[in-house]
Amino acid sequence: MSVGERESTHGDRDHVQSLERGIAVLLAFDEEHPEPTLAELSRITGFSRPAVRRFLITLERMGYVRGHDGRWSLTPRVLSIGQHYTASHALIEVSQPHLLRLAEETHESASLATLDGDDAVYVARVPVRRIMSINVSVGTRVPAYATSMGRVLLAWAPTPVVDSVLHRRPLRAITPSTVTDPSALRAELARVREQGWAVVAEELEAGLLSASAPVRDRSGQVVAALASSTSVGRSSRGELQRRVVPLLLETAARITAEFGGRA
Amino acid sequence: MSVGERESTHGDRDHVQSLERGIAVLLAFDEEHPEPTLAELSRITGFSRPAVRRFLITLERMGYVRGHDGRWSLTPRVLSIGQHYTASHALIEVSQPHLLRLAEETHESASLATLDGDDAVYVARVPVRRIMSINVSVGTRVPAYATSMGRVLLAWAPTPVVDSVLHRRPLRAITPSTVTDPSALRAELARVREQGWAVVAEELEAGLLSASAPVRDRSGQVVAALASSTSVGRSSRGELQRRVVPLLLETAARITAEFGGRA
DNA sequence: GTCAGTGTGTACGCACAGCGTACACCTCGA
DNA sequence: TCGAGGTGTACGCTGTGCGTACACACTGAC
Repeated sequence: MSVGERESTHGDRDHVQSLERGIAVLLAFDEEHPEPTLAELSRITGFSRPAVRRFLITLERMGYVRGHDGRWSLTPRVLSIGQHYTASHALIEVSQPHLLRLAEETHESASLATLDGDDAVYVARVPVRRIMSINVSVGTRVPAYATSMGRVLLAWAPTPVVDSVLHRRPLRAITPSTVTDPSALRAELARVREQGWAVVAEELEAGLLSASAPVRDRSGQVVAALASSTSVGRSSRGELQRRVVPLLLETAARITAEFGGRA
Repeated sequence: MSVGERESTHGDRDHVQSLERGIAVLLAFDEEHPEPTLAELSRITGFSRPAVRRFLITLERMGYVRGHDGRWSLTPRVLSIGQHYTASHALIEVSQPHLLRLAEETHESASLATLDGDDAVYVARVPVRRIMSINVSVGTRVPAYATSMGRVLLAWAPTPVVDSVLHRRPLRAITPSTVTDPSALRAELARVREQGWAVVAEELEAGLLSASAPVRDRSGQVVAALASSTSVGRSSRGELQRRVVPLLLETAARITAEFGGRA
């Protein structure tokens, strides 16, 4: 036994190298490397070429990857992995029709997000119009501290979670309006908790407006944030507050009721 | 060397057991087992409990899984795996605004799908209304032979692919209207190829109507199918043909032009 | 109280899975 | 013809990953 301190919960013996490496190979496919060659993947991941080849062949047999004259690419089966997350979280399926209705009523994109680490992650979404410069889809991550959904999720999160998000690293001013001061954010979170909803204007991206309300499980714990997003051209902070927030609260309450009932 | 014939392309030596097993553990989470216990996962997968535990700890370290007093669950990070498919296929990002526009013009859900094995897989989607009994999302698979998207994809697919889809197993009549006779389907595919689009009525689900058109890459190969779906209550085969098909063809052409230009 | 049936963690030793090195080959462009 | 890219695969060693076995905690039945 080495003298080194145990950093993590579990010993190194419980780590399965091949699994981690294999997934790393899968994740090496991205925008910059949509159809990499074997050697390219070897360079990206840092694993030997034979090793990468073994992983690729395994993934190919499982249907996640396809090899075509020296180039490899992901198959749509990769998308089915995410389906298992969706399928195992009843809340998401329950929310879908409510998101559709909200989007129809507001003529704006409706989203549901969950907290994961420092980020709010979109887990369901009905897009109506392109509002952000990036293409938002299910799985997209946005920093919690600078979004209405994140604020809602943090407002009711346990203290250690909030602490870690606000203090682990210095918060970056994504736009000139982004609130980055931890104590100012804490005050804002308190306000959100008190009023029961959040509105954030242009803190993630110029021109972007969004409002959010909490969705709870049967025990009353906040498990997700419902949001409606628009742009300064189409709406304003005041109008969001007047027209959208009530709809959000209603919709969130309906989801909460239905989800609490079935969970 | 055994006398047994080599069935697959690659030898067994090139198979990485731990990767396949680890992913199997990840996939063991589903609707029926949203928060399984370690022992439960061991039973589902058939792997020994210590083995499953090692995989879980590895996955937990990677952020895909979370353990909470004896129960395990998937984290939203699982969704990010699918993002790599989306990111590595420029067509999908290119299509998004066109899908939005199509959905707005038709007031119906717009979808983009790709062929994978026997299925059409939704790779991008703008939902407007719940039309199917199942919740359709990105990653959802539907049998190619019984859907307009699948028909389009098969109409321009290489012969061996068509053969395998139509003849590997007897085609099931999903609804009373489903065409299951291979030669009738071949004739239908020829018709689709000739007219340049497909309309399918109530072959996948009663009351479900959909129209589809091909999207091509710069080499002219059909790489995806664009579709608009509605229900018999809101439209008819004739109306689809008259009003929706022209819009589909226009939109598909626009996507093809933009995608061909940038790829 | 005790027993059976859940569940959990972990120690340990063996086997072979997975590793990288090394070599052979192909294709392209200079 | 050479070098620089790519590919596949043989092979032997290492140590990863395997399952068995044991210890323990909690629950409900009787």
